[in-house]
Amino acid sequence: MAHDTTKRREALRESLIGLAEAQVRADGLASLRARTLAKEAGCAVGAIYNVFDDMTGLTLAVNGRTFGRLGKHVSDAVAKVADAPPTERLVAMAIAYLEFASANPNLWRALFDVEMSTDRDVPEWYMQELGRLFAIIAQPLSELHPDPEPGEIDLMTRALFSSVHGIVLLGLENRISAVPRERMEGMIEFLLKRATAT
Amino acid sequence: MAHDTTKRREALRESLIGLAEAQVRADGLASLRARTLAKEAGCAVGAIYNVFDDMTGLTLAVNGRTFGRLGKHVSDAVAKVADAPPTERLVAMAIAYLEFASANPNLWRALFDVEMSTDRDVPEWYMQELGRLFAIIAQPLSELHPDPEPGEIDLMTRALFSSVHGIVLLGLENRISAVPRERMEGMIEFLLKRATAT
DNA sequence: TAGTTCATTGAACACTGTTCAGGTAGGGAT
DNA sequence: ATCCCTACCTGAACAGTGTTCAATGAACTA
Repeated sequence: MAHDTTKRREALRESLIGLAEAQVRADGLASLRARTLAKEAGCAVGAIYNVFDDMTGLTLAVNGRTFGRLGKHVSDAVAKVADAPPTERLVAMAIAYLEFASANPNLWRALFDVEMSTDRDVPEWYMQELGRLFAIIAQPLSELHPDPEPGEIDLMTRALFSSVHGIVLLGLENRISAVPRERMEGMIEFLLKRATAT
Repeated sequence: MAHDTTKRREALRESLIGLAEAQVRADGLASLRARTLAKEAGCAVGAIYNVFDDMTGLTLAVNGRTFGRLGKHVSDAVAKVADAPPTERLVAMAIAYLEFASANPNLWRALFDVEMSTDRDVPEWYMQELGRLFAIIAQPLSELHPDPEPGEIDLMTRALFSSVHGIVLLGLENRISAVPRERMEGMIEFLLKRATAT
């Protein structure tokens, strides 16, 4: 029956995503193997391709989950200080971003390491999720600048997100120069307070 | 003769680096193939391994050249405005960094995409070159803060470099959201002026 | 029960980076 | 001139990878 097949496939799909996620979390995106995954899931290698276009498709599915959790983590953090001044809310968000990346380094890196260079389009949920994240950041900025020039808020949003991302990225890259956690928080606070000072 | 062999190897080494660099520049690090490279160099695949430990070693050699050119580009840029105020010099450096990354996206990305996770140590020249870059950045910052607390200059240096790096990284990542060049310069100027305002 | 449809399988394919037994070339001794 | 010996270079072979598709088998229909 068609419906039964659909359900079984959906179950396999979820199973594969979960197993792949565990693998990426433990040993990084580069350690993901089609054969190993199939063995763990108790299916044939070919079955993966009945459910995903290719391994990149599977990786995108894992990233979808990660992105969701990241968004929730940041949202929750800012919700806890909803009544604080805008700058403090920005700092809370950035620290939450650092926390998530630090707690899930391999999953977080996979968000950016997946290769989408070839024909494949960026998934729609990717842009949506990113838009949601940017909207959260833009809110405090709008409060700080009630009468912005056109595009100013968007520019600041991107600039601040990119900056915090850069600090987290190079900070966690221990091969270049391991930076202690509290110093990273210090950098982020310093930067955001300066950048948003009136 | 031993000397002759050494010279031939050195020539092959240089040739391989040059060819690999051209390949990375044109199509990115991921497009580098041992067999293709050997064919282009007119040698056997095994010959590559007489000269480099492995393909990562070759990539590191390419990155060494790139890093050198990047450093020179940034140094030259700041030298041209040596008499300008510290903040302007910082902006000039950051814009130069953006220029280089924008003009050599694939070579620039290769600097960070090479996988060094496994045993291999970070080459000594890597840390040296990075230290040199940081020193150039630290100079204007020291002028802005004549009496810094211990480690303050270092913290700011890392924070500002990481921030600019993040802006350039995500800005050039057109798959996420292509940002026009002049807006990226705007972001960098905005950020550095705010961060270094007295 | 026989026939038809269609999802699943896993061996085979094309492609990696890397190795190492063997052929080759060149200098020195007899 | 001949032989040897050393050291270098070669490229077929190896151990992997992601991906495909003819063949299997199960399930549903008449």
